[in-house]
Amino acid sequence: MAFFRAFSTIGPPDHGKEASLAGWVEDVRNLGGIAFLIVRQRGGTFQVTAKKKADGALFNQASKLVRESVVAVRGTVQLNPQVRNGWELVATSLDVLSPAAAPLPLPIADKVGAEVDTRFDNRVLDLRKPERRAIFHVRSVVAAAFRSYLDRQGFVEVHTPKLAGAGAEGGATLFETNYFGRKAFLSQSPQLYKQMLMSTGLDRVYELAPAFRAEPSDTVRHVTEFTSFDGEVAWIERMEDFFPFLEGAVDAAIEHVRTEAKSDLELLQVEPRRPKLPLKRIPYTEGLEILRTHGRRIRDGDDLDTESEKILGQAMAKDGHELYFITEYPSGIKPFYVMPKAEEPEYSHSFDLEYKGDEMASGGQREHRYDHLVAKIKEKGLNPENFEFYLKAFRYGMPPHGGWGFGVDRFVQKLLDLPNIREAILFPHDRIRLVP
RNA sequence: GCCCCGGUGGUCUAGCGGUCUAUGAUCCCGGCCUGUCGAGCCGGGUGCUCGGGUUCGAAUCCCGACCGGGGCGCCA
Repeated sequence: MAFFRAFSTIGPPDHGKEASLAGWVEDVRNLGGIAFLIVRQRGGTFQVTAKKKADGALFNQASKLVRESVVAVRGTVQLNPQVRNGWELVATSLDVLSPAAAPLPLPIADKVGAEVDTRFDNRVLDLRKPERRAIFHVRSVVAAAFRSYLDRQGFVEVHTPKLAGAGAEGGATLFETNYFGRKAFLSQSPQLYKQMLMSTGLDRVYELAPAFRAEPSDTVRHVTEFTSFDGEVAWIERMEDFFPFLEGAVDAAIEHVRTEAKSDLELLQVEPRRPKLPLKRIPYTEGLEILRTHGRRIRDGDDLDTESEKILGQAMAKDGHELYFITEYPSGIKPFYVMPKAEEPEYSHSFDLEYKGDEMASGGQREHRYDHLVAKIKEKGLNPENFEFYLKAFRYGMPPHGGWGFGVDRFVQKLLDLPNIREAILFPHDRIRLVP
């Protein structure tokens, strides 16, 4: 015997036979002469029945169980059309493998709810609810789909350092840590490393990894620690060359979720729609026009504020576009590594990928010309000396390249219409929450 | 960081100056019940975030701290 059996493997050959099953006691119903245990496993629940007449001691033991205790039950599998699964386990012995303390800090099978904060304080109990775990089945399918899609396109999955001596954009949004007496930072993005790889011959890479931002943001779509799906592609002639990889990966994720996570989607009562490829692309200046017709005036050169982003999202949704690119942002609001447009350098070869009015990804073609890059670093008020390790990659032959950074947690949030990004993260960390 | 709102048994709530030795549900404990599956019925249990203040009297009003929720900024 290697594992306790999953209740879902119980079938006709087991009927009338002995079986040993384990799980969490979700509910105890003592009817006086007969008691029922509802025992939960990963895939659902099954019923254990104990009769006083048959075994008084066992009946008492079963009736006194504390909910959520882990038990192993040996008994006879008995067909019974009255029971939900069509069978029940008529107990002959019962072992408490791990008792639960009472009362529970969080209701699980109760009729009352719990506040988000209480839930995250007791996240493991919260995750015992199937609809919570369903989110993470979906998330797993999403990650697997990203990988398999890009693997087929000749991408290499890479793992870049998460502990760094300098930040990606040199900003103040880095978490500082002590590195044997020296200053070090938690990576806020694999940006510089993945670009450096473009000069090596690893010309199509992606990474699924944590990123850390010390921004004191307090919204339903920000956390301090999130999972970033980054891609970088070399030998492009224009930014749009790598769009198919990103939109293809996103489409693949939605398609895989629709086919491989059907029961989870049912539990969560959502039906994500597949987009039509290629995705709609709206240049920034056109976006401003659309916003103007909706009575919102954004000064050319300014970033879109949250309200505008939402309005634009609604306008696009009306035309059937849940997912779309906003392209050619002003150079001024983009980081130093962005490639300006040759004919009008005040705009750039950059984009944001929007999903249901929220930003999922941003990226673009990168500046691969050494002199231009150094000039841009200075222009942004940064010191090129701090980027020497990065600039080195551009000094000895760097192919034209571009890529994206994509928020996995945010994507799962929007995909499943979750009210808060924290719902898409097992143990979310934000400005105030660091435990668990 | 700024703006709004809020903190009542383990959990979720009602109450918003005296009628509160605080409501209801859930939960927990005890009892009854042999087919429950939101089990039912009876009895019991646990609470006003903290510190100041106003008042004859504060869960209730005011101030502060701490904690939380929503929005904005920023971004994935």
